[in-house]
Amino acid sequence: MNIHHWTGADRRFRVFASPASWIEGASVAQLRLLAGRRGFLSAAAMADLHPGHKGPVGCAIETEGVIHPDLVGTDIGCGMALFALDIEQRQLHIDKAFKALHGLHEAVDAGDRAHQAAIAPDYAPGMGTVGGGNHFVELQVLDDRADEAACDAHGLRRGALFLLVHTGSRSLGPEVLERHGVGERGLDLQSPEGIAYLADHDRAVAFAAANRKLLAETAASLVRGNARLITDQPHNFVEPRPGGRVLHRKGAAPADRGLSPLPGSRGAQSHLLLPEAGPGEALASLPHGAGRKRDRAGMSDRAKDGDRPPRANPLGNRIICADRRMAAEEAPDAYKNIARVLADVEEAGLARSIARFRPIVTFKTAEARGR
DNA sequence: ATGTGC
Repeated sequence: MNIHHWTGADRRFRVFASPASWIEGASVAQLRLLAGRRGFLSAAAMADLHPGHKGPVGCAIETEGVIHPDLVGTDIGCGMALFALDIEQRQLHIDKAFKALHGLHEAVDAGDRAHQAAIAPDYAPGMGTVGGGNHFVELQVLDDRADEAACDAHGLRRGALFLLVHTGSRSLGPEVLERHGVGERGLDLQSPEGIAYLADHDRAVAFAAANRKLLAETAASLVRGNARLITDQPHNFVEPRPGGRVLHRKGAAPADRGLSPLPGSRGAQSHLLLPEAGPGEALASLPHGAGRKRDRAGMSDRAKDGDRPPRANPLGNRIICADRRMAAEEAPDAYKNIARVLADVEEAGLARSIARFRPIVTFKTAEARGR
């Protein structure tokens, strides 16, 4: 099988992608630069690998006792949470749901603050907001059950509605990174600085998960339903591992915490992954989505030049995105083919899909801001 | 990514 490329003779970098997957050269170059980081042991990149601001996105990086906050980045705790609704697709009035979801942020503001405080004791500005970039709240329907028994075990019924929430710690993550320094030297895991970063980091991770929960519960109420958590997996975080090691995940979901959503939002289906044992070189990690194939600036320029005619979404879902620049930057064709990413995951034995979901309504922002 | 930069 011609997958699992090593990118160096020293075998400290492995890309879990087949030749059929588009991997930008710049992202592999960023990956290899990680070798110069203090304490670097190895890195595992997934098929959604793409270049990022400070380093590659779509990879896991293990060090010998050194935390690199700048590799985790600003959106500490960003992740994907999947919730089942107690509503069937045939019971849904799509036009009503589309209209109601426009008021998601207002509904959070109007919500019961005591309830919010119970969900998120560390209430902070930004709680209950989706944010920008590739963040979203998406109403989906389960349209294929690849593993009937696994779906039954988790109460995942065909034709039932779900909410997939992608957001993070909002202003808290950037604040934590700023407070603890962004130098490339990193922090020693056992040092007071390392311990202090981890404590603030863990709060941001918890805040982000609470944010996803609050958004899902509010969105559920807007469509007259209740949300039940299926799984919540962060993909920007760091964790101590046995033997004094430190595992960073930058746009990579954990493969050792149960079911993991693989989003293909807006123009593509999403999947629910059941992790498999997989090779140790994968650093217990999975892709966190399709991954960008075009950067944001390029997408924005194309839209301004007017050479990209608006395209209907292949799956016909409705999108709430009043910010035109965001809509251009996050257009479905800015992303890789999710089916190809899934194929790489399954061929490498990292995980398999147990269910597939089709988008119905995607909420990004109801506020017009972009050019 | 960011209670959004030049």
